[in-house]
Amino acid sequence: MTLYGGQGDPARTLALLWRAHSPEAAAEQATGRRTGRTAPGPKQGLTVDAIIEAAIGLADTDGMERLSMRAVGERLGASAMALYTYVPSKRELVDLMYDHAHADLSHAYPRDGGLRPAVLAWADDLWNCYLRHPWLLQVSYARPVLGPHEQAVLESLLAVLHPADLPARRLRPTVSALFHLVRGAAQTAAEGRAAAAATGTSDQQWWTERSALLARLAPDFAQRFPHSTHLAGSSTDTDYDPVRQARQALDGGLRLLLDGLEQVTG
Amino acid sequence: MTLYGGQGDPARTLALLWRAHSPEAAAEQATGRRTGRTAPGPKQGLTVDAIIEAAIGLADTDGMERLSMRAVGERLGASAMALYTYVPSKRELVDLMYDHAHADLSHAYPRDGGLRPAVLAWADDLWNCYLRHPWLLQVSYARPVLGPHEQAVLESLLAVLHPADLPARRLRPTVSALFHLVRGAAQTAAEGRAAAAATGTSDQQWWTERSALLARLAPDFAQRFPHSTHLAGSSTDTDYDPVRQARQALDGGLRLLLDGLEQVTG
DNA sequence: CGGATCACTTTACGGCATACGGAGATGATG
DNA sequence: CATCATCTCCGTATGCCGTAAAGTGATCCG
Repeated sequence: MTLYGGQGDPARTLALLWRAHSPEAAAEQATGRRTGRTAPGPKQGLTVDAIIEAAIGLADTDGMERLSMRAVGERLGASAMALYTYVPSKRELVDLMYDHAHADLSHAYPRDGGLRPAVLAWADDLWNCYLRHPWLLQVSYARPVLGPHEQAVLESLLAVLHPADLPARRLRPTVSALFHLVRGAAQTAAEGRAAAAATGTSDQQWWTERSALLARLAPDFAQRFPHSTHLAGSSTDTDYDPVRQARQALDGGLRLLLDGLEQVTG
Repeated sequence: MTLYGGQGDPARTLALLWRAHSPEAAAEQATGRRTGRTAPGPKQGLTVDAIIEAAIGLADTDGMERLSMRAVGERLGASAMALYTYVPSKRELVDLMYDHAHADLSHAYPRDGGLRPAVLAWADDLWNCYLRHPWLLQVSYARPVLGPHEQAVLESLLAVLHPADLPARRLRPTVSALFHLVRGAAQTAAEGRAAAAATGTSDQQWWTERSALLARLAPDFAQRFPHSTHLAGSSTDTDYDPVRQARQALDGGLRLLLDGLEQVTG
């Protein structure tokens, strides 16, 4: 299921998200409204960044469903409650993780050679980020709390599309569609990969077992779903790798979209 | 977050999914391997369908995060544990809900008039289903356990695309892209709608507050993200409705894709 | 030094899915 | 009719979860 982010206190979340990027704000944030004095009490033993990175590491290896405040704390040699000094709640932590993971992107896309290779490079960059951090796809992207790295992904896509000089009413759907395609394909890929890893059976094995089962339970399948049956039958039997399949689907979808776009831009 | 389905016992799940559609299999399923005899013990007070419908009703009104076995049981005047006689676990229940909700689709799309109106009608049908059952978008669609109603959605899209006579290597990405577009747009719409309902503030209010906050925390935003700033500034200030916006993005994306498709089909 | 203030821990609460065992209903069998 | 196996459903318990509340001890200011 999708975990919804961006629902904590927006001021606090935004402050944390943009914290490192405007130094005086960060200092102000760290010390509250006291300025020039050091606070009593023990020094902080953790940092927000350490927490974010521990949480991301945990999600990368164990998956989002294993991400708990206790587990993150343990990874840092602290209790679950220790994190609450740094982060208002788990929701905000997920928002911070989400933004931070997008720092992986290179933002280096070919500038000459036209729209197509640049858009493909952007999509590939994002695709790789999603496959590295598949839990990103479990955090809804419709959330409007935007952090700097997330924003940078959009910005670099807009930079790539800029030469096409699309009006806003064209640009907006194009951007949305590109994000949806990459996310959807990456989700299919990540999930197929995870399923294979979880069950231990090979993809081919899994499919043949599944279809044998289905054939027994729904003997009229081929009559009820002739087109689906035909499509399934026409697969390149050599390639059951879900990641490669999803990637082919992505490339094909992008190609269609870019074909359509070129028709608009002339 | 996305809730992953399709991870229970596949045989059991598939049997439940296809149960109603092959009567003798359903009977066999109900009585185990005993045939022709009635079982001792009290009669069952519930049905799988009643449970599925109660669960869907709950998810529709209260959202996926409020869906619990206890709550579903309560809605049926039973305990949480009573459900486990009918359904192996919550995961399977979600799979069943997912499939059942897709029974909403009409599958009636214009047959004459070419590809475009038919594809748009299909997309509209699915979009409406998602907005009626927004929790569907929290269940990953990359799951490979397919039920009859889910399958019918794919089948009717394939029927719509059939006249174009695309080879499989073209058809597959097209189908994926169409699903991704509709799902992505619907998710944006549903989430925007939910956020507005949850916070109580109007969409416009929300946006102005958010951007004021952002302007304070990241005063260099416009310099760092010129394209994003420009795009945000060029919005039709009259229309903050997230559902309508997402729908416009969907229509634009579909248009691009169909333009690209027409180039292929000639 | 005394007290305020902080980071962090321990404990606790209510909620979750669900394993387990018991209670009672029902039909088949003697 | 009595017995018994079998079934549904419930009560309880276990071990998770997020996080509230209260306790502990370090640290700095006066």
